[in-house]
Amino acid sequence: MKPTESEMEILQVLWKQGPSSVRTVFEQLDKKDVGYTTILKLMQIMHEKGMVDRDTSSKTHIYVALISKENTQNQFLDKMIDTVYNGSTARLVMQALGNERTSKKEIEEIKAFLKSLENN
Amino acid sequence: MKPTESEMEILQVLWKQGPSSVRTVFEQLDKKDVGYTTILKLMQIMHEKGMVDRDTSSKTHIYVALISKENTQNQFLDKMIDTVYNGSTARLVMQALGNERTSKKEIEEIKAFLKSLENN
DNA sequence: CTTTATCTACGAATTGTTTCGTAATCAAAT
DNA sequence: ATTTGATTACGAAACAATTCGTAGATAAAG
Repeated sequence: MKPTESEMEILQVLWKQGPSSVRTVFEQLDKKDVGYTTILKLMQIMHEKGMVDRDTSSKTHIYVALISKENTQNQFLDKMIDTVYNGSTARLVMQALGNERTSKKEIEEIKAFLKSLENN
Repeated sequence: MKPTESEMEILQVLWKQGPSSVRTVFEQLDKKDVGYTTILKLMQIMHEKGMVDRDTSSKTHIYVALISKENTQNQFLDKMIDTVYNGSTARLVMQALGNERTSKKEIEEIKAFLKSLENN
């Protein structure tokens, strides 16, 4: 089950912060152009879908991500490689590296990673 | 303006084949679980949105992509890096490379690409 | 105890996407 | 000319995602 765009933004906060109230998720989201109850509703829907669990023992419910960051990211990645890059991982990677956004430091990280791949 | 999932599938065909009729796009799409008029309608909407142009001089209209493959892919990539990878290109790339899907040949391509980046 | 603030629940409106049925048009074949 | 087949146009239904208003519950502050 693939999270929607908005759900993904909420998951990012939950993954980074750990268990959180709706309020703190709302505050982390710079997406302040939407109301509090919108985020609340979204998180309730995510609960219905089984993406998050929640502790309702106190008035303020605490939500926690049930799906893993790695799995979810991979899911998006695979879909993207298929529908946007026609199945070619290499093309995606090279276009990502061609981006101006990628710093020297990141390039070095990637090279190191490739070396470590070789050694296995 | 970001193409939807279905629009992306159609664009893939137009990019690969060049100018095409609705019929040939429909046939290329293994997405045969939807009807012909569905694809027709989607392509008409894409025309309204300005994603494609069309030649209506003969009965069978010929559609051509107006947005470039590179730009569109980059758009998706940027969005993905932001919403799924919290802005880190390196993490996306490393996860992509960690995939089993990536062949030795592709890895070599990427190494070569990194070298060519260095020389500029 | 009463007021105030915060929270949840829930329904409903809105918006966007996908789907297809039907009618009209056109061209080719009979 | 008439039929047949392929095409476009168009409206509308079905579905999904997003948004928010309002009501009711609960806790904290006065």
